[in-house]
Amino acid sequence: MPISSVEPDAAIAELTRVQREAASLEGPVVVLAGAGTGKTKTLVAGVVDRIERRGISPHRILAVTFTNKAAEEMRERIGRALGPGRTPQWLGTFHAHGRRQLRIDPDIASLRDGFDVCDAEDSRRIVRRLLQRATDEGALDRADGDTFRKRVKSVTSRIAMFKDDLVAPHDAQAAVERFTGRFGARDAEDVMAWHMAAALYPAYQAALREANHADFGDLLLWPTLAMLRDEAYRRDWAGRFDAVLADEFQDVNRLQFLWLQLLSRDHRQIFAVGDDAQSIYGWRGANVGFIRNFSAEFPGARMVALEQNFRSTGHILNAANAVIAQDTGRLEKTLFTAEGPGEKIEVLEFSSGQDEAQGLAREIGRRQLEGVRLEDMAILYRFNFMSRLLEEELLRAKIPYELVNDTAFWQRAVIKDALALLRLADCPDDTQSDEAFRRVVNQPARGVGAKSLAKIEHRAETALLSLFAATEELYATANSRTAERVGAFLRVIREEQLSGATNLAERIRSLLDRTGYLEMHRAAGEEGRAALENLEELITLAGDFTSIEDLFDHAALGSAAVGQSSAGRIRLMTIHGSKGLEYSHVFLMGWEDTQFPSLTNPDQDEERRLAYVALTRARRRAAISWCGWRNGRAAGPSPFLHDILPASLCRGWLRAPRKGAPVRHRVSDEEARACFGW
DNA sequence: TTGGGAGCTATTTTT
DNA sequence: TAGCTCCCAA
Repeated sequence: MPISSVEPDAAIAELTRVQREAASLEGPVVVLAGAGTGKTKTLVAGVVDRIERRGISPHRILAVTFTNKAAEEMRERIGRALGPGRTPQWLGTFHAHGRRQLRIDPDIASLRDGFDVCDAEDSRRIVRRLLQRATDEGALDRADGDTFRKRVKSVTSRIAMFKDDLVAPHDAQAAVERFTGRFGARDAEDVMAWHMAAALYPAYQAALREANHADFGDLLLWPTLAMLRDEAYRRDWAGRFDAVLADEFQDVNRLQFLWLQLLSRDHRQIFAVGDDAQSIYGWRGANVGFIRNFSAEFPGARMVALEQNFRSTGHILNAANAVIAQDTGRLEKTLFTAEGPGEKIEVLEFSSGQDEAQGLAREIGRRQLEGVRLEDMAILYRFNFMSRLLEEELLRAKIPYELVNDTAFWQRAVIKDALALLRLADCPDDTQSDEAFRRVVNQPARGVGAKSLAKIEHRAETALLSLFAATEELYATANSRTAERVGAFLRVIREEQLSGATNLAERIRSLLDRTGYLEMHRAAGEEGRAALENLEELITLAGDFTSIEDLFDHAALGSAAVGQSSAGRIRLMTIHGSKGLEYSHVFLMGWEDTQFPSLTNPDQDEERRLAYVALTRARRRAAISWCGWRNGRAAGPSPFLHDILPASLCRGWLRAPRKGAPVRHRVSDEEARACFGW
């Protein structure tokens, strides 16, 4: 038994009665935690309670989150409460846990040790190749570029949806009807797309297996299928944990839910925390039903609602409530705050996206002068591309910012190319490096185009060789300029493979240098500069990793561990990325009827929940901006603004005049109404 | 057959 | 902005 600390820890002492009670309940528990009601604190308290009071070993606790950020925060807060040595070892994202389970038992997914996790782009590349082949063989009608690209996207995402719904490759054909029914096939094209995805799924999976790659869906699909099929296996895994805790439960999909259920079936110690009003991942298979019907799945479950908001002032909370009130079918809960009403919400109207960016930069500068620190401010947007203009303006205004989107770094083409070189040099004779080979053989151009690659692939297939090895054979005797350049490339890779260098940073630098990859970007002048900077950063980051596997896992799944301190910077992020975070001052940009709600989302209630999430990030002040002109198209204010417009909530509607003018003027109520056509 | 340049266009959201 | 496709010269 651990020695309990004499003093109750601060993290526990500050709990409300309801929070404390929730944390200490036995058996299945679902905590319905409204925004800002201390969800993470309660979750942390739950972990602490299990370790301190119930004496469960930190090794035997499974704690799951959706994002690395959330996992990192939990780890930190538990560390603060219990001391760093006692944080649960199994604390991480669903994907990280799945990866870990697969690393232990790769054979359940027909994988070998050291498999690579491939990201969405890698998956698309595989699907593209399969579709190409199917088209060439006449199995599919030839499509123009646009249609083809759409096909690739739609097939890739549908295969992912199959996986998130626990459909194995060969069961997909039989499952199609369920999908066209459930998601309401829009038209014949949509039905076709499902059939196409189902038909390609087995080949896609075979390609992954051949390449020793696992995609995101695999990470949880195969462990779950294995546990379903083999009770002894399930018991083995379930027996490793005495308690299971899950964050953001409103966003679990069927696969994630089942995985959790299989692991907690024996002891029934599952503690789920979430808020159905903040379910924003429906497009990824999230199903609010799992939290709404928790007690149906876990009979005897206790439900606790946290309703006291500790984050926001009254006006902000009321505005959020006004937006969410029209979401049909959510679980009723009434948030209240002991805080005063605070400042009203500001609505800022701009003429164009450019003006909006400038105006926000100015406003941020103004608040800095008022003494607000940059790290206490954040700008949230619906789509990533909205950050672009903003970044330019912030740079110009010399306002330091941080894009909270660092997965994008690992998805850059240059970074993936560099990692491909590393993968190739690590195991050139293994088909695992084939995808990497395809990426970099002709980078820089060495005269290996589509036709040559087809020849190489044919050779590799018939001789059962890796693409690299097949190329060595084919080009060994050839005598041309192309053969010369390819030969030099092959030699560099071989030499690097055998060099035995262990320092990843040096290996990457050497590969980039010797293959001419760096030179290619240097020669590109100004355009190559960003690439070179990215590569330098990669080399620096790579120094922190001890194995290729770790580096690759990080590249695919991310982790908040490697990151710069962000003091003195304003944060820029998507609304999705802001979930679980809070800032004193929040700017919500791009609230136009053409952008937000996003018209392409079939679930408009989900857009509403996004608005709710966005508003509830703010502690003291929230400003909403929109502009009458974006991306060369006229726009009006978002209908969500209409919901919170009443003067009791908004401080007024400020219209920024044309560029550069010093004063803003207040829009009269009549003008504001006219915007909505009242 | 390949490489490079021109031109086009479409972008959710995360792991 | 980048990631395509298309087209023409080598």
